[in-house]
Amino acid sequence: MARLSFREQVLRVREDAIVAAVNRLLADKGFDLMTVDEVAADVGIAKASLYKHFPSKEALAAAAMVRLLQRTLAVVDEQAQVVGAPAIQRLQAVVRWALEVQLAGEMPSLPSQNSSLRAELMGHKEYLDLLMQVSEHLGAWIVQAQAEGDIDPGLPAEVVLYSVFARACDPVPGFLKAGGQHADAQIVAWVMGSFFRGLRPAG
Amino acid sequence: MARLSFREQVLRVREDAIVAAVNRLLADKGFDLMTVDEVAADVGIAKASLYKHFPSKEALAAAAMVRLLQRTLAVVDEQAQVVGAPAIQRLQAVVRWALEVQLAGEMPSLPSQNSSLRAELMGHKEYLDLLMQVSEHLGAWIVQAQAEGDIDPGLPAEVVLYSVFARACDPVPGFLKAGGQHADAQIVAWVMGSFFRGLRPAG
DNA sequence: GTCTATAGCCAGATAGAC
DNA sequence: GTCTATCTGGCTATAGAC
Repeated sequence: MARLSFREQVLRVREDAIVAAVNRLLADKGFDLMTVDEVAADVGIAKASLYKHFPSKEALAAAAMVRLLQRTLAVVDEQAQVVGAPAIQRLQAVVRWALEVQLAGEMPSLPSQNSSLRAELMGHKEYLDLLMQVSEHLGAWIVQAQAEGDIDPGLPAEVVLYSVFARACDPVPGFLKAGGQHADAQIVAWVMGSFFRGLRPAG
Repeated sequence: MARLSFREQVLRVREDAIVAAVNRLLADKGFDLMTVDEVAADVGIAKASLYKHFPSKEALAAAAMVRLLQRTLAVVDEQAQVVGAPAIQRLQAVVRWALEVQLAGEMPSLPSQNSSLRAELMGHKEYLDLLMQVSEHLGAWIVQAQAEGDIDPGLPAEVVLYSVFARACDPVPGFLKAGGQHADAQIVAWVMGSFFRGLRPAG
């Protein structure tokens, strides 16, 4: 990693602040309801300045997703270095982390339908690359957990992988939290418990 | 039910057509990307005419949700009349139906975040009434299934109820269908299997 | 790179004739 | 109740000075 000049560091810090604000707003209101004006106001700079850093609203969202995947990959790497743990335990750690991020209101949510956004993401090399890396790690653990008897081998790994990703946008934790009756840890325990029990071999 | 005049019948048919179009578009693109112009074009009337039937875009969406809940309640009532079936079986039938509707591309999806829409729904008596009726039926079956040993009694009924509702907007079936590798019936079987296995008592 | 000011557009909602 | 034509507001994006 090359040393960065002072100028570049300032730039980097500002862009981090922008992406953090976008992440927060995406988690809060979603892509369509998030306005670029809000992002600018949140960061404390003019809207036109934002457009010097990112060429479009879609690019802002893509940057937030890249940041999320980077954080995810860090968690995955951390789990990969735990020695001697069964694969199911590594998977559980990642899902637990995702649920905690979601309950903390820091999980950016994108509409699965917006086409301009999909186009941007599908053309975003870094995003696709990170998504692939995460998928490959998780996929390997899923196959391993099937071999170890913790996940039903009759379930295609693809189905399990999609289900794992889907935990990141599961509306159930949010509903339960909104009810205000239960502690976050309890909610996480319920969701994790029923999810992983559902993946178990039948019988 | 009073006889309707011819005029009223025509009105009713037209409004049914409008709500059906809204349902289709909501399933296809979601609330934010659906435009009132599209709805009008789809029905084949002018946009201004739409506004004679429904006062706002939010009201259109609410009408579609009411229609969905009416269909749901019909399925629930049908299951309620099956004699001698365990409660878990009735729940499974309802979830199966919801998954099939979703795979057929007929499940309207609303953003859980849009505040103007939430306000409209929370003020919509018929919507709330239907939602309550469906919830009460399902809630009773959940408690019964717990007593019958098919659902973990340690799981609050509320958690189970939310999880059931969440199956209606589960992204996993859609992803699997988009992959094109699997038949709808197979997808439904996988999702149903892992979901209900996850609710089972541990051990 | 930052700002103020504004262009351009699109979508929800309405006016008013018939 | 239906239409055509239009209004209105808000949002993305940009121009141009500093």
